Amino acid sequence: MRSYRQYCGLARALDVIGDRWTLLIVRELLIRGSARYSELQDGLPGIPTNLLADRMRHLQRSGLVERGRTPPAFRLTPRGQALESVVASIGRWASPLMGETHPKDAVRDHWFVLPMRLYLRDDKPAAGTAVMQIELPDQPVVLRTNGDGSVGAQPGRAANPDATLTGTPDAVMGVLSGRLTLRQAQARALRFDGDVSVLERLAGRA
Amino acid sequence: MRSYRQYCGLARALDVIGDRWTLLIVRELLIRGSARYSELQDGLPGIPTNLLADRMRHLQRSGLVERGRTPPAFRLTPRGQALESVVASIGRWASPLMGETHPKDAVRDHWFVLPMRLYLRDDKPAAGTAVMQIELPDQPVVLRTNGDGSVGAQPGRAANPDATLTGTPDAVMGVLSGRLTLRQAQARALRFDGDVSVLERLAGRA
DNA sequence: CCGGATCCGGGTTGATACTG
DNA sequence: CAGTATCAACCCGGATCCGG
Repeated sequence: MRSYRQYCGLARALDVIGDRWTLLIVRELLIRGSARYSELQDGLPGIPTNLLADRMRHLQRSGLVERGRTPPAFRLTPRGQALESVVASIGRWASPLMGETHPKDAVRDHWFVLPMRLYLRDDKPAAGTAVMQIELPDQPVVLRTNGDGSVGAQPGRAANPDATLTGTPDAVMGVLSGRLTLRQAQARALRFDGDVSVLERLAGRA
Repeated sequence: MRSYRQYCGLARALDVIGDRWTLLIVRELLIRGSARYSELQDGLPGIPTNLLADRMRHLQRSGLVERGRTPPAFRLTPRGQALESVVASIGRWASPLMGETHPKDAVRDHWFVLPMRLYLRDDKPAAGTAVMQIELPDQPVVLRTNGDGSVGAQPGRAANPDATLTGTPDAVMGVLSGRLTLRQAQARALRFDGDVSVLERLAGRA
């Protein structure tokens, strides 16, 4: 992208992250922590491979991304990680746009990790760490209380979760957000196993 | 812009605000409250007139902007106003990028209104409203304590300010941010008139 | 002067094919 | 697996033109 050449923070930021696809690549790395080229392609349906290569070069030159060897995976630098608050802010603004699901839109289960981080809260931060396993059709996700009232979410599987939630993204997000009761969601093929108090601790008001 | 066609908040937001120039237009309206077409052009050096017209149509169709008659000025809808937190978040991320001033970059005095809103804090919210007039070379700005610890900033002139700060953007921002002492800034042709306690109340730690 | 519309060259993007 | 190469379509930038 051409620079705006304006002495203005917003304009200078957009010189770095304003290119098409760039912030979506940051999203993928925020969710996954580390990702290989082919994983990025899978998480960015529609991106032309030449653009992905261009953007990764640009993000490295800009100091937002670094690449590891063995395995050859990309990950965010601290400067890139700092974009989490920007992505969260945009995500919050976007929530009214998520009401209707357009049938031609692509979906990836791991995309729901960011809304989980953004909207879930831990009601009992002093009660010790709680771990919930989420089993979406194509992607397991681990929720873990951070002890400060926030809830961590990342792709993967935990060893001994206190509870497990299995179902479609819609049913799982419905229960976690409080839009659906557990009973309503179970009517939509959602399954819950384990300690119900952990679910009550995390889900509800949102 | 083409839609990403992804069921993801970030992607849907970028479908609306991800086009080149769009967020900078929002910046102009956040600063000015209301602006005519030619004022937008002045605040967006380098924008082609056809793109500005395109973007304004798009912003209106998307419900972020509405236009008044008599005078024919644009202003943000509540939905557009809600982008202030997004712009603030990006601005905060961008602050490390503002260290060096590139000689070819355009500058407009009113652009400094957003960093003022973002970084200034009122040390004595209970002490009643304080008003400071800022006289930048090309643009007067009014600072006003909001009573909740935040400080409002907008282009314009106040009737009876408690204090007046006159100088270049660099000197004014230096004093307000605490990067320069009043004495150091006065050596850079900054002038201060009025109640010094008001300056101390707003400036300092940032 | 204000508020655009029109036109055109060049750069960016999107889609696909190909390669070490 | 991790890209490069190619090319058409589209978007952007710069200039000019136009109606009130």
